[in-house]
Amino acid sequence: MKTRDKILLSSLELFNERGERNVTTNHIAAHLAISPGNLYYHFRNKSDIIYEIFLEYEKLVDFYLDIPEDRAMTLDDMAFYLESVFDGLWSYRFFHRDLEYLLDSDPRLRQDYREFTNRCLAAISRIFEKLAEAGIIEPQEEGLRSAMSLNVWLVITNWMAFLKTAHAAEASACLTLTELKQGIYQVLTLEVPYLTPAYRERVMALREKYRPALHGKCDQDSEVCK
Amino acid sequence: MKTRDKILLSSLELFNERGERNVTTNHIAAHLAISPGNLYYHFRNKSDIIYEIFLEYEKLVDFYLDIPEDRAMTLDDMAFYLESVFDGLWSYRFFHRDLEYLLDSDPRLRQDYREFTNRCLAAISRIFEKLAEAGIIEPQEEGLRSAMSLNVWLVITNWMAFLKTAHAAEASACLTLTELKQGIYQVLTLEVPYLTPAYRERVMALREKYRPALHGKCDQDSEVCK
DNA sequence: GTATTATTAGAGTATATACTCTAGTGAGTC
DNA sequence: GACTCACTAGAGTATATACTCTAATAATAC
Repeated sequence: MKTRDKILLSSLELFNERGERNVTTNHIAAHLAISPGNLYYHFRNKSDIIYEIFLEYEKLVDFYLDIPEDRAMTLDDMAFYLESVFDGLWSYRFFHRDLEYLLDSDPRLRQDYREFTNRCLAAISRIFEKLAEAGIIEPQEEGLRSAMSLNVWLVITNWMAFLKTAHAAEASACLTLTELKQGIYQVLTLEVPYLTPAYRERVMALREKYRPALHGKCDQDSEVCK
Repeated sequence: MKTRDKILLSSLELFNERGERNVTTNHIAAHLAISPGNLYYHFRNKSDIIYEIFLEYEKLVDFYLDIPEDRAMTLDDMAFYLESVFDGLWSYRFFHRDLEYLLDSDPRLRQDYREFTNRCLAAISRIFEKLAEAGIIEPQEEGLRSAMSLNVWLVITNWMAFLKTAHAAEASACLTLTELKQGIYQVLTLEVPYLTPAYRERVMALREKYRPALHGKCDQDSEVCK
């Protein structure tokens, strides 16, 4: 594997684990057992590393949210979108944590992220539209649909932050993909009042699968705990 | 005014304006034209300053969310809660921006914030309950109500972050209280499907008052722009 | 082989950051 | 006037951070 790619990979790993703010270029170099000079041969600065990681993230989500227009949407499709988006969120979870700071320090990133957000919002809105066409939810007028989509976006992108702040553990690193996916429960909660009688029970059953457990926050299930 | 209070006030101002991450204790001292030594006479460290500011914030919100149990809830009450909460969010807007980092660096803050969150969630849930009692929204079972409350909390606490990242301007400082209060539109969107026929129109009218304008993001209306 | 280019090490630098230490000052008390 | 004590100035420190520079080595092209 090329040094350049190793830097990207290690950076992502360290950022996710400790937060971008707590990871310096020297840390990244040390973690890879290469010199800082070497790192700066491949990247002009820390922002460049972050920007490239964002491009990967963007590509991944854009790929997930590519909605086929040649057929109707199914419940399985919806479940797949939700699962995929939360998987992406998990893999690049450092990103939303320091988002504001990152956007302030890199105009390219600000611009790109803005467009990315708009694409995602459009995709969510389109999903709602197709869910209505498929008779899964009641159809809504455009204004309500876009406000709902924005709420879905807010819940999705900030569920992780909520979990971390709600955790009692001193280190917020202790989090599992399973817990993260309880965000799906929250997203489906938004849909509940709009479900058609025909699909109501099936969606409620799907939602139930993601219901947060009452106990056992941080157990052997974890992938990040240490 | 006492130096100690001036430090708290200036810190809050600078944090709100530039973000906690971009404000050092030296900046604060310089801004007040006092020596760093003086600042450290009054506060052991930066975390202590932040913690005290949080205590003020907490007190403010707890005061706002004190729900009178001796009478029914009105629409005006609900509007007041929303306005108040967003006012508080505005006055201490630096806080949610770097929340995760702040909680990671101060266990007291983590613990207190956790309890604060739970009180807020309980208050939101209680508001829903009383809205149902007053016939403004349809009553819901406890499980749905608490999931809804959590969504409301997510939308409220992260609306600001969304606005900042959606802004095209390079500095995310450019934001107005008016824009922030469009978050109320988003929160009321969550209630829309639960409204009773009796109140539907009145709530929709209230909601309309906060509808985001399509144009003119950053104009003379602004209090932070510079 | 030789020339060129890509890659790497590692010491070094300028700046910043949180915080400390010492030496006071000035207002009140006896 | 001596004493106390809350308060303040300002120089100073240890460490960190992002990043640079030079020189060397490995890979590739001709």
